[in-house]
Amino acid sequence: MVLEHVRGRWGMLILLALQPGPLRFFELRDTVGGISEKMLSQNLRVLLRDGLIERSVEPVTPPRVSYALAPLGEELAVPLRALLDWIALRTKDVVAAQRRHDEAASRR
Amino acid sequence: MVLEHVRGRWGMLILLALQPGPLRFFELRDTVGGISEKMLSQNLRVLLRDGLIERSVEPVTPPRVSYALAPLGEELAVPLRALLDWIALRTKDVVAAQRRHDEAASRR
DNA sequence: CAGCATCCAAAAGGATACTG
DNA sequence: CAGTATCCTTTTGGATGCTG
Repeated sequence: MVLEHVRGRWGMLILLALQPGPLRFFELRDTVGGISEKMLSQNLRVLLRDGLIERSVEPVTPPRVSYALAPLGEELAVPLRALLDWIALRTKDVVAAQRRHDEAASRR
Repeated sequence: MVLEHVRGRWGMLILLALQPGPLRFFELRDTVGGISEKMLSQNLRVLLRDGLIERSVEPVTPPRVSYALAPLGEELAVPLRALLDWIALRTKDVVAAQRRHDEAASRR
């Protein structure tokens, strides 16, 4: 299912990393941050298969491989971005709620 | 992290199930569909702690427990809904892309 | 009804080493 | 550079049985 692909730990982060423009493999690895090469290539393959991203190779040595959002991926990036923006905006409120919750619990 | 809570297999489905209005435990279980009671109560606890939902108990026997979106959860439900709507709308295109991809692969 | 506890299986993810 | 392959750990989820 599409949701699962985007919902994995890395899928949506990869798509959003590509939103500003195409990136090469190692740039993507560094931009996303904390992702292993295995996970990166594994996720790239499913996103590719889903038609959300595109892969292009310049035939030089060493090969120069770039990934970019496909039209479908650009569309998807919009609601994804909205979600991430909300989280960035509201995380402090959530953390405050967690603290209130934990303090209420420790008083018992 | 907030993203992880919403990104789990069930978090966002629970929030969206509550969007139309409060539900009791078993209603939530049936509305979400396919979730075990363990996973439901586990997820409810983290969403509660995050301040995204609220829990209320009517003191009758047997107890009548309802869950509802908190203000923070109502806010979050908006981008979440947009994401799910996009998926519902575009899944057929993704599936078509997968088929094209798989056929291209099998020709090799 | 609304859960918690336990045990188990499966999937996701990470570290490391290697290749064209 | 752009990956694969292998092995291992962690996380996630499901089934079942029990309780106030």
